[in-house]
Amino acid sequence: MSCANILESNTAPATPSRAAASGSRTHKIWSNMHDVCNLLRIPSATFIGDDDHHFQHVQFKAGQRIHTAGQAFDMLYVVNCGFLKSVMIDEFGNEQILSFPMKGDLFGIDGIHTKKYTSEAVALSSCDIILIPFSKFAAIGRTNPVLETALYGLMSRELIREQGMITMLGSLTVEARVARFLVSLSERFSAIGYSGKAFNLPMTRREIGNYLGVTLETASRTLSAFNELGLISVDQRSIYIHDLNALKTLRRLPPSRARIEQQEKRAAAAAAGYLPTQQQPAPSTTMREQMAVV
Amino acid sequence: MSCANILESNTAPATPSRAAASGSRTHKIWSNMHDVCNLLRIPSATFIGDDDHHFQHVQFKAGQRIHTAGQAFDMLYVVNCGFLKSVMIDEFGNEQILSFPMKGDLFGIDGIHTKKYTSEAVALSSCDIILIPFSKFAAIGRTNPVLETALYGLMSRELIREQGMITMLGSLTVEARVARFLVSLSERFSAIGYSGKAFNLPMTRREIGNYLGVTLETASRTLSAFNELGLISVDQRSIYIHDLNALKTLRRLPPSRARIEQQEKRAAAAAAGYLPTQQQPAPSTTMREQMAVV
DNA sequence: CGGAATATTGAGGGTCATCAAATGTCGTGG
DNA sequence: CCACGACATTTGATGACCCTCAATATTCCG
Repeated sequence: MSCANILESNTAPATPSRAAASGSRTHKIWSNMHDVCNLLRIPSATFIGDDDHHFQHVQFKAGQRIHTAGQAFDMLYVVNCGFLKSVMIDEFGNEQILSFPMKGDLFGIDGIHTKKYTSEAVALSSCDIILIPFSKFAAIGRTNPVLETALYGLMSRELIREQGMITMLGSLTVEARVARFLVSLSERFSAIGYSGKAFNLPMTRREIGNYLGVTLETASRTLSAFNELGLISVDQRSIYIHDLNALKTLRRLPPSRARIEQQEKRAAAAAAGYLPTQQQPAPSTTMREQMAVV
Repeated sequence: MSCANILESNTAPATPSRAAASGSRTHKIWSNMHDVCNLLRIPSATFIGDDDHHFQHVQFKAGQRIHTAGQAFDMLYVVNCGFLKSVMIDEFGNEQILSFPMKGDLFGIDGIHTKKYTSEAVALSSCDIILIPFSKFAAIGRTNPVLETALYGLMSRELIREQGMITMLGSLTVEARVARFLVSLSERFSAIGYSGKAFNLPMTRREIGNYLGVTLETASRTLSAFNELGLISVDQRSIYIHDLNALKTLRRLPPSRARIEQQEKRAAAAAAGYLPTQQQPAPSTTMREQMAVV
C-alpha cells in the first residue's frame, strides 16, 4: 500500500498485487497509529482515544540524507518503503555503516541521548519515510503500558541487533560474515513480502565491505567464491540463493590451498576432455549466464 | 560509600576517604531513588512522592553470574561497585565480550525485547549490584517526563556505545583498538574517582583480546609494543599511562619493518658501547622495575 | 555516446592467527 | 611453609588471510 511510486523496489515481489491505485502516482501522506504499529510489528490492538495521532510521510530520492550526524534531534523515523544506510563517522573521519534500514525498521534512536543524532541516514533508493516526533513517541507510551513496553522493546531489539553485529565482527571469519549478511537480507526480504531467494542488493560492494569490516575487493571475492561453490548465483547486484542452509551454517570455506587444488583438478579434468559429473559441487555459472540460457 | 568491603578495588583511589564506616564489614542493603539516579548520572532533583522507591543490593564474588543467556528477564542492574563482563554467545558457541560494566553502569537492557536475557553477565571481582525491577523502571518513567526521557536516554546511550564499538571493530587497526581501550578505561576510572593514570586491569589478556576482536597473544604483544614505545608501562595487570594524548590520536604504529630497524639500531648502538641518549623514545622499563627503583 | 562509478580479478606484501615454549602468579593442600 | 598444579602472560616462528595497488570490464546516467 502506498508505495506504487517506488519502482526499483526489488525483483519478484512475492505478492504481485499490482498496487491498489495502479496508474496513480499519488502516495499516502499520513498514517495513523494502527498503520505505524503494524509496520513496526508491535501490538496495535488496545489503545485509547484511537485516532488522534497522525504521522506524516516524506519522500527521499537515492543519495539524499534523512538526517546528518550532529543535527538536532527531534524525530524518529520508520521506513515505509525503500532502502537506506545508517552511517557513523568517528573522530578520525572513518565511516562505518551500522545498518541497512528497510520497510518496518525504526531509526534515529541514537539521537535521544544527547539530543543530537550521532549517525547519519542516507537513502540508497527512493524511500517513503514516516516521521515520528519523539515527544509523541513518549506520549504514546504513557497512554498504555502495553505500548510503553513495546517501545522500550523496540530500543532493546535494536540493542540486541547491534550486539549481534559486534559478535559478528569480533568472532566470525570473513566468509561467515558475508554468508550471514546474505542470510539476514534473505530473511528480511521474506518478512516484508519479497522473495528471499532472488533479490537485488540495494548497496554497493564498497558498502557491503564497509558494513562487514572488510574491503570492497574482499567482499567481491567472497561473493565470487560462494558463486564458484554453487551456494549462490551472483551477477552485479542480483543475487540468487541456491543453498540457504549452507550459508546459515558456514563458518569458514575450505582452506584456500584445498580450494586451489580442487580448481586445478577441475581444470586438469576439463583439459583432459571430460567432466567429473559427480564431484563438481555446482555449476560455476553466473546468474547472467543462467538467464541467457533461459 | 558502602563499598568498604570490596578490597581489591583498584590502585590509588583519588579520594582516599577511608570508607565512612571504616572497620565495618556491613554494606548498604537498600538504595533510594536519589542514590540510584546519582549513580546513573541522571537528574534526580524533581520527582514526586520522593521516597516510596527502594532498591535492593546484592553481592557477587568473582566468577559468579548475575544472569545467564536465556534466563527469564525481570530485572535491570546497576553496578554500585566492582567489575563485570557482559558476554554474548552466538549460535556457533562463539563468545563475544560486549562490555565491562563498572560503577554507575546499567546492564540487563537486552532482556526487555524478548523477555529473556540474550547475554550473560559475570563478575570479574567482588561486586555490589543494585536490582531494578523492570516494572518499577517503567513506572518511574510515568511519574515524571524528565525522568522518562532520561530512561530512554540511558538506552540510547548504550546504543551509541555499541555503535562506537562496531565502528572500532570495523575500521580501526589493532593498535588503535588497544589504545582506545586503554583511553576508555582511563576515562571511566577517572569518572568514578580512581586514578586515570595508574590502575589495574580487571580482566585477563584473553578477555581484552576477545573484547577487541583479536587473540590474547596479539593483545599482549600490542601492550608490550606500547610499553617499548614508552606510551605506557605495563606489568601483568598493572598499567601506568605515560602519554594519554598519544594513545588518543594513535591510528597505527610505525610499520613493523621500521620498528625492527629502530630496535636493531638501538641494539647496535648498545653493542657499540654507548647510548644515543637522545633518540631513545623512552625507557623500556616495566612498571615493576620502576617500582623497584622507587 | 562518453565519462564516472561500479565490479571483477590478479599479484605481492604486511598483519595477525596459530602453534609452541618458557616464565610468572596464585590458590590449595600436604 | 613449601610444593604443586592450574592458569595467566610473554615471546618466538611460521604461514594463511586479507589489504593494497593495479588493470580491465561492465553498468549507469547525463
